[in-house]
Amino acid sequence: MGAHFKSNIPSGKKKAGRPRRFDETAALEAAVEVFWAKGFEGASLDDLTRAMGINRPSLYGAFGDKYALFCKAIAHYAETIGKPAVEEFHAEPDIEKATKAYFEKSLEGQCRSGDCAKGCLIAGLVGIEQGTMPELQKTLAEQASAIHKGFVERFQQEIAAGHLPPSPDAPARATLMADLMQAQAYRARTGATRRDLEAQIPIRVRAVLG
Amino acid sequence: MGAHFKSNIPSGKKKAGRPRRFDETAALEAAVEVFWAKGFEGASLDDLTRAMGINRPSLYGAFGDKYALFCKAIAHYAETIGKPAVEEFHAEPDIEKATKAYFEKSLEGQCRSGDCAKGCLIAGLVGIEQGTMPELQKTLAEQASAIHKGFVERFQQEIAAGHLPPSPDAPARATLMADLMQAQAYRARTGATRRDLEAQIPIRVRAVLG
DNA sequence: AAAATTTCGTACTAATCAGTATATTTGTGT
DNA sequence: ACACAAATATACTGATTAGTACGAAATTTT
Repeated sequence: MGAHFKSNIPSGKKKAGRPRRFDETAALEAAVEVFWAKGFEGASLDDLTRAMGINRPSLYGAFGDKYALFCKAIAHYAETIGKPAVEEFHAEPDIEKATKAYFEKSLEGQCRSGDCAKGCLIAGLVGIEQGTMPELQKTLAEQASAIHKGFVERFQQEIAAGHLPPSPDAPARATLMADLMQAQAYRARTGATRRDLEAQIPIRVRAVLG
Repeated sequence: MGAHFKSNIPSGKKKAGRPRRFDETAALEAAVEVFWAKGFEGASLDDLTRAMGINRPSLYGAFGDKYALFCKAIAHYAETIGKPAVEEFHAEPDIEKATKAYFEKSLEGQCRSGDCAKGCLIAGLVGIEQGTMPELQKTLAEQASAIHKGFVERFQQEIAAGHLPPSPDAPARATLMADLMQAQAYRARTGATRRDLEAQIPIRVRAVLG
């Protein structure tokens, strides 16, 4: 998993040839930054190749066309930025700490160097390009659904164990948590500082657990 | 206010000439739909002129360039779709009914014909084009701030009157309400049906008032 | 009715877009 | 050392982009 690229370890160790002179992961992360800042349509191939430090044919050879690169960038973002927050939530036994950790870890991913908040790549982009790339949208919807399901199960356990009141019920809490994370990303994107958003975390935690 | 167009009632009733053969408001609303569906960069002038039923020079004569049209479309959207929800909130004396009405009226604006939810134009777009149009972003931030301030004042009154517990405090409630409206718009954009979102309104109301 | 003035319709322009053809470089396998 | 294969760099392609020039059409004012 993770090595579903085009010309990366195709099937057994095959032929020789000139070795690649750039790191695929580093290039992909550079592409993430560009898409994050400019969106799909707003990111030109000149922008991308410049940021990735490679030229056009190398990009096409390694990643396919612009849309394929975008999909891989989204997947890489979800794996490296989005997933850790969800994992942290599930790893923490205490539900209050887990919820707090979820927002904190998400915020970490929503901020870059220092105070500069940038929001969530997926939350910021998907709404826009919707309709023009239905498969990607479907994939992301499935991922969101799986994450939501995990949240529901966790809250069900906590309610059953008596750690949380039965109302709001588990699906309602899961929805609230996802919604407030999305809202945090939105605020990060639209100018809120990291300090602002950290201060709001207790409010969000209380809304989910109260 | 509202008549800050370019060639619309410039200054007194001036000269003669061939009359305009399209309705400016109708054309602007058609432009809103296109931007709503495709975003700023994704909406080409061909898309726009086709939907608006006018040709290029008429568009430029009436609205200015693409960016000016976009700004006017955003302003028109805020006035006709966004504002009514806020007004309904402030008009309803009972805070529970007011909060519920805010989400309901917002949802109404986030849905179009029948079940087809489309989200919020502003929430969906601004994050993306950010940086490329700083003035528009600033204007919208100011508007959001003014709305937030109105929410805070209302919640302060309700807390002072003993209709709500003092914690969470008024700013926290205002932030929660705005965030959950934004989240509702996001869900509307990413596939949730109107029925789904209506069912979630009590959860949101409780999160704000609880 | 004629002049003045504004809009409208067609067609154009220069720039930019994603994607590719071609040729050169750089390595591996024998 | 030689042949082969993959990646590189440059430069190109056709399509699409936002914006405009120009002449014809449609009104009001004189």
